[in-house]
Amino acid sequence: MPKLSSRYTNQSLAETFRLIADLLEIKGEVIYKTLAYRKAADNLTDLDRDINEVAKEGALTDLPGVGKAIAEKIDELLSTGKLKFLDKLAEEVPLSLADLLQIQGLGPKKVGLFWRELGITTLDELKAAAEASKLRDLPGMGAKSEEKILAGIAALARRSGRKPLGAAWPFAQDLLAWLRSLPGVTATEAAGSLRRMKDTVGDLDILAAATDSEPVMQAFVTRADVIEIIGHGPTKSSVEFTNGLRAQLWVHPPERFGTALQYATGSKDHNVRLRELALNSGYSLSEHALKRTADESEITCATEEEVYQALGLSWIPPELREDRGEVQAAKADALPALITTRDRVAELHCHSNWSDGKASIREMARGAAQRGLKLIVISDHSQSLGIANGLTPERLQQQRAEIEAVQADLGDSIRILQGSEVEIKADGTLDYPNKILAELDLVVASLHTSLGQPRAQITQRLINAIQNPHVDIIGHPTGRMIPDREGADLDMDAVLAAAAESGVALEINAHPSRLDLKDIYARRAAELGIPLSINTDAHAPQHFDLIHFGIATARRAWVTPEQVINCWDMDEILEWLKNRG
DNA sequence: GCCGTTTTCGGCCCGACTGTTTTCAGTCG
Repeated sequence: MPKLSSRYTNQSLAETFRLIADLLEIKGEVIYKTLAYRKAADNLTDLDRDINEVAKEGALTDLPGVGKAIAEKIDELLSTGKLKFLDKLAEEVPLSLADLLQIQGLGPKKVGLFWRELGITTLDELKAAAEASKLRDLPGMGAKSEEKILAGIAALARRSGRKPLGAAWPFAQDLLAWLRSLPGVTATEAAGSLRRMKDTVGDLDILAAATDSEPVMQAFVTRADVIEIIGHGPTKSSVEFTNGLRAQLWVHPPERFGTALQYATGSKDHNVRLRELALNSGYSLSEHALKRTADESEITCATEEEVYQALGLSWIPPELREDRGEVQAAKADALPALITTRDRVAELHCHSNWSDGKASIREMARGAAQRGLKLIVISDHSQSLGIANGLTPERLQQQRAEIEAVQADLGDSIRILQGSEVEIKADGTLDYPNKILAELDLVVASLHTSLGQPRAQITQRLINAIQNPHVDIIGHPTGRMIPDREGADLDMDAVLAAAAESGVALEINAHPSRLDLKDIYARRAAELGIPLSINTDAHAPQHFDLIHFGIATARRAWVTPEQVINCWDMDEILEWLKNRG
């Protein structure tokens, strides 16, 4: 439910438009009108600028999917906090009906039917009606549909929306390995938002290639950890697992795996763009094949490369497939040479057991060296973060001695620097005096507390840190936690402008519960020439392996290795630090 | 409701699966 309060954000506007779309759909409005509202909502979600700023410039209709009607509604919401159109709509269609659409298998037609025929407007009323067998007599309904609705209500209580990528990824890898071991399976691949490495994923989309799909599907739906079979057919099945994750499996013949994978990877918008291009080139593109429109003859593609090549494009990395200019770039042969995990040679933000880490400096340094890193910065918490055993200036001195001892011991295998993750305190000052900051090899400044401060205040607080010449990196800039907490209400335009001017680096924190900066902001930062730093924030050596998620976020931001400090030669990194003072 | 290098009007993806039908509507991705 959207808030009707004084200040609207991109997210709350998007929610409002999604609600409008749901209500219009239940009302029975032409489908393309509801699609237009959803499209506008999606674009607002992905917008890398504050909608309030765009509105001030009078540039709302420049946004994709925003025309005259929606621009007027945005303006009205931003200036009055209300929307007459929505108030009127809510009089016709109860707002609570939108909640019912969350139930798997229940769409606007059925919700509208229950409402008109039985006056059902809430989840509780629907549950009661299903339990009293009152739904089965309605047209198109039966006992089985009633059961499905009750199961859907129970499932809704079990699970809460999208899962963090970090939770879905390991399970998906297990699932893929298991599928690969089945007889007759010649290839498997993750698809959907999982393959595009979005920070959260809905259901897992999994693809397998096999000539005979039936045994693969049978094995899939009868896996020991499946608690519910949602669908089961020869090309597509979907299940829910005991861990609360849901997965959808497509099985296609090997010679059609390329089109199938391309289709299932999405995004929807990317695919629309691609099909458009296909039509202009005399093809229609489906998950089964490319078809020449002239004579309906098929071109099957075993690989994605063949699909893109047939359309005159170079292969587009999945992380870019969001319809953010990648198709045009591929057409012009101007796709960026994206960063990969192999490019990373330094970790500039991690913790030891001197603060809240689980491992000693020696264990951290060894773990880093084993993973091929050349440089590691131990950046434990500063004194005011008591809960994390932050270091006093005295303990900082003692830690310096230990770092030097470990360095002497480990020799050339890895370079160890002393840094600190310094609190940006609620009053906007840093947690150590400048004299101490100057003695550290590297300073990461981060927000951890008072994240709910008003926009102007917290923005200025962060800018103070950005402008301190001793600060080298701003750690996890917005402080968001996936999926529970949105980041601080920062004026990102101001933050990025300040960073561009000061030369400070902004972090892409690789921990899957952070991924902060997120892709759209990281992309803008990179475009502004702001150096990026991708760090795992490791609290134990095995956390260094989480770099994968940070790199993926950078790839979604079109980032190349030159734009990321952690990929530079050691001499370049040391030189950069020296010049920052 | 949005959009436009064939269009300012007429499109906007469509195939798979389920449960209810006895040939199809609704939902999903």
